Amino acid sequence: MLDERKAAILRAVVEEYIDTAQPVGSGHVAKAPGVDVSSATVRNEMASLETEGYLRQPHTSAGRVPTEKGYRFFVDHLRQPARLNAQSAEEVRDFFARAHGEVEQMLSDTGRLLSNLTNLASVVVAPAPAGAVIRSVQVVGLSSSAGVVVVVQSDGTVDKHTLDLPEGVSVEHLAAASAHLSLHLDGTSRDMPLRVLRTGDPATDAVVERALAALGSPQPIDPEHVYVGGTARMAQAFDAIETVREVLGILEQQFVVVSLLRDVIDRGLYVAIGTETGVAPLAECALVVAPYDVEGERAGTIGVLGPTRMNYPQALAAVAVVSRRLSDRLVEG
Amino acid sequence: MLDERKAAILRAVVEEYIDTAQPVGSGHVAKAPGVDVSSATVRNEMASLETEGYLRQPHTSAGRVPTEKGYRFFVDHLRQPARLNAQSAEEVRDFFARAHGEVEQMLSDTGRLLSNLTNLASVVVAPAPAGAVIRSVQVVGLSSSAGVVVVVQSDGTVDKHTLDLPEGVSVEHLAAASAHLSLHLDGTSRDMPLRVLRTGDPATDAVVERALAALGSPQPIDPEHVYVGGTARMAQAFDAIETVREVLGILEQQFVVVSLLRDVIDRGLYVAIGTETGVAPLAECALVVAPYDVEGERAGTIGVLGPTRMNYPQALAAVAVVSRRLSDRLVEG
DNA sequence: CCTTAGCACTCGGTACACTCGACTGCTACC
DNA sequence: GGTAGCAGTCGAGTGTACCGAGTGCTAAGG
Repeated sequence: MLDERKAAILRAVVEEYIDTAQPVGSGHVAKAPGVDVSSATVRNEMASLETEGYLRQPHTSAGRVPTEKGYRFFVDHLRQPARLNAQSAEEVRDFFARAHGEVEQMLSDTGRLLSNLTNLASVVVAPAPAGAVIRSVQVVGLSSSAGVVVVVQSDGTVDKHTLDLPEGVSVEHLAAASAHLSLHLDGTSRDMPLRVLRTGDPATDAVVERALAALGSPQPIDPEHVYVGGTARMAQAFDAIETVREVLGILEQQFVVVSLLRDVIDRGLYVAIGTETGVAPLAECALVVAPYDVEGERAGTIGVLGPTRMNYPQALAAVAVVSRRLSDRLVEG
Repeated sequence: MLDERKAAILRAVVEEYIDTAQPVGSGHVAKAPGVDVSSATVRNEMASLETEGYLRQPHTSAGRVPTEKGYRFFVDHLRQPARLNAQSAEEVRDFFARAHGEVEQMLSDTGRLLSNLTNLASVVVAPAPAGAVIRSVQVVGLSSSAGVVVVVQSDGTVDKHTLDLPEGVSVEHLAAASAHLSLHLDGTSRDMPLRVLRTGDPATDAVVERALAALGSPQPIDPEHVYVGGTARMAQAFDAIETVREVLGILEQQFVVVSLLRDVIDRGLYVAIGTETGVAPLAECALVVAPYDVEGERAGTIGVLGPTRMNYPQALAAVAVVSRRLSDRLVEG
């Protein structure tokens, strides 16, 4: 554990480095509020912080830069629990006052909001359908041979799958199949294999069978939706183009993003710094995430992604506030 | 119009510049196949090409670089209509052999395919719902006070909107409302304001009314889906981080992307170079786009976006082939 | 004993001079 | 008209000197 003075010095280094992106020297730290000792003393302490692994020197005769461990200490020992500034708070209030429409649209807009607030890339994972239960199944014909089966689930999501229709089905057969499927699948979960008794009418049964096949088959990848935004803003924060490229590559792999955010869902507000993310190309990045609730249940995750020298207090405040407001908003439905 | 020799020289310059990203000098051009004159003659011709606006010199004593006009001439006078190389052709064949599932999924995957083939960013605009016609409307209750109205359209797309249900509606009322809406809206277009006669039953009418309100209201932005991919690959092609940032910014504005690609829908395979795109931040970019058909109708657009010094023959071939195969694929449904 | 002032030292970044090489434009010759 | 050759231009790369920010250490002071 660090004593109060070392902590203050470390804090000053992190804050200045976040601000300037330049290695910070003892002189600047000595001038920082909360550090009331001379630069010489600061130098001694910084040397000590370096051997303890909180700071690092890019080269002799340069200032110090925080290490992962340094950032970690910084976020773990923030003084106040992080508040949004007035203007941002206003923006959030505005957003949720005007927010309307479908959940999907809202999540996507929420990502935009987060990016605006933090100038970082935003990531929003839509609620997993787990727990949702079928409310209605309907088979609709589009042409003589093609149709769609539409499933409405209790959480308001709608799932659709195309299917080939048997030769010469009538509208009545489709209606009968829809009614039959709705009746027998109501209340069951999509996670389970779906099975239904026969109706007795062969033409209707043919439709039912094909509808079930269409519903059953395609679950190869997690169909969870991920909304990524603000990549342009993020690109600004890095100066090495190579880094930008790598991060974009990661963000394009939905699978990686989902598993990254999903691990964290029951940790509450959480920060992953550099290698803590477990993804090598994100070594120079940090991730601030928080779950949001739907109807009181942990549902999805929102977060921001940026360089390790991001403005943590701001990012934490933004993510925390937005996830809370989003949860409130989604409870009313 | 350029004579044959100038055209050959211009072609050589463009090809080498695309390859090396370095200004190309008369010596290299003289060595190029198809140019059988000395470097001195090339120099004379290049000077002439410069005054005519096809080439430009970054500074005295440097090689030449193509201007927009130069690229334009190059793509307008490609020798053969551009063929994919064997490996890429294989990849495309593979993709469409394995392609399956919903249209949305397929469009998104198609973007990935285009990026793989060209190493550029891909843009796919989903079919506009124009022309699609309502096939089925269904109101489903989720809780005592909330529900969704689901619209299935003739092109297989499904639209959903949440609504508040009046107090104390029964399942029967919902079913009656669904049947009534389906019956009276079948065949009408979503572009029109939707109106329906009363059923006579007040409870059912209340549901019908709310469903119509839910369907009518939210069309603030074009709900056309845009799939953007391969941004990481694109980032590699530019060396100025500022450019990457600007292009990412554009790609994040769905509205801009859609209007960019939509203008072009009835032009067939098309290339927009630099300022031809009409979007200032894309001055250093070029766009290769082609429409694709669904059921023989121009529906959406696919394209790739990259630096003006992209590999045009490759990009044209990829976009052309993929749009054709995609059209074929979507005709069967 | 901890803090601090002072000093010698290190080293990255900038400025400058210089060279090298890849070009060009021009001229004279075939 | 095409070409060889030459003088000239200018960016990129290199070596040197210098400046300044910053360090570590030491010795003096509270």
